[in-house]
Amino acid sequence: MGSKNSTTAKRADALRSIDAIVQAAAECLGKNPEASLSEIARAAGVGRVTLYAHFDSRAEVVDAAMSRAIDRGNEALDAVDLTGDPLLALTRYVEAVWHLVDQTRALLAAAQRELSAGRIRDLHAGPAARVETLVARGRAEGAFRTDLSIAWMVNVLHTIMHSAAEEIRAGRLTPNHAAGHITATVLAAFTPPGKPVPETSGRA
Amino acid sequence: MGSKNSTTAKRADALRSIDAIVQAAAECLGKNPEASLSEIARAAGVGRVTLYAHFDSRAEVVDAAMSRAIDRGNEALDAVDLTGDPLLALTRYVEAVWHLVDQTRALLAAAQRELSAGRIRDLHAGPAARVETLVARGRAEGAFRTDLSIAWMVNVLHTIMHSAAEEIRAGRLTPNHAAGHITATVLAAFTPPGKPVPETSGRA
DNA sequence: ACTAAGTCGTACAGTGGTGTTCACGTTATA
DNA sequence: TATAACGTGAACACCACTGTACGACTTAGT
Repeated sequence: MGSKNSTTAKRADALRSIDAIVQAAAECLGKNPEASLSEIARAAGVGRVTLYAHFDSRAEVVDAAMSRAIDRGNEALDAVDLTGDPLLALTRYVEAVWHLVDQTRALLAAAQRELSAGRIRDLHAGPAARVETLVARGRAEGAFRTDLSIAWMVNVLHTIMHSAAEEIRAGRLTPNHAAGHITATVLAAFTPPGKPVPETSGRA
Repeated sequence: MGSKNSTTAKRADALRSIDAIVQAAAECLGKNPEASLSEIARAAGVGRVTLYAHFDSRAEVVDAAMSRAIDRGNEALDAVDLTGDPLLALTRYVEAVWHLVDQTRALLAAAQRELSAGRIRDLHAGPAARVETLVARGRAEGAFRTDLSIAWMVNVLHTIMHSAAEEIRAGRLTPNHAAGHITATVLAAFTPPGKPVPETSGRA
């Protein structure tokens, strides 16, 4: 699989080209999931043939761009403290991640068209695991409801963030209010039945 | 705009062809948003040229299919009682609509590619209005929170239904549990801060 | 039964993307 | 400085879809 792998080491300018292509792919596909390889090559300041010299197919380019985006996301997530009060931890998570979801939104759309569902799932395994453990801990501590599956709750969280990004793009939500709306909604959705929903306006 | 309109009335077999095409378009685009006009014509049991005799462009076909789906949805919604306790009304709404959202999911994707955003918004105006008035009433009666905009809450409801449909397609949710999960999640998300989340297991 | 409307298959032109080949210029690396 | 790797534009074959044109056949409406 992977790009063109030979036994000899790649030259420095080749690595530079590859990097430019992947970066350009992330940008172009981020704006338009149907962006052609010609567009991407042009945006990377590289000939179209050069692109084909490093990637066998369009799918490989998309895969590389998506992997890169996920890696970036993982780095950003490493800086977030997910310990302590689950409600506050979730708030911090949303604050750090929601606009990151926004940026990779269109890129994900491209990936879903070009890559297999299994591959996409694998790519998301890292970020997904973090949220799952956070949700599981919140449930164990009684802060989150247990009458819904963890998978569903994780899905709800990501779906709400995703939709907030679209609402902003449609002009029905301002970026300033996004994080607040998301946390207010998700924390309420996660509250165990019978318990009062938290007041999110007065959070840390 | 519309399809080919002439001063003379259409013949019966022409109307039959048009209907078959629109129906086939809804089915094909429902499975695959990128379905070609050839596929649609074949599925309709009609020659490709005949399709072009009735529709000037691909966009017109998509528009017709989408309009049809929306009309069907509106009919189904007419049968739903949205009066009385807002919580129960919302539950009834979800029960009636969620799998309808499922069916039109891929069709919507096709429409978003081919039609203008304004056109799509117009098509959804009918269904959207129902939910908005329901949410507004729930807020006025103190059943739903008022610290988030109505537009956001309507968006949350539809987003959750949409995502439930995808979870089913991915095999992570069974159709039996879908409505329950959706209502449990949305009713909690709509609960005013400070008030307890309703127990949805013991509903009507 | 006559006519206009409709349908059909085939064929054609145009478009836009994909992936490959070639010959030639450039650059990294040892 | 030699040389292999790399970058390049131009060209080519291929494919799928769109939209149009034509001639022949079938059907609906009066």
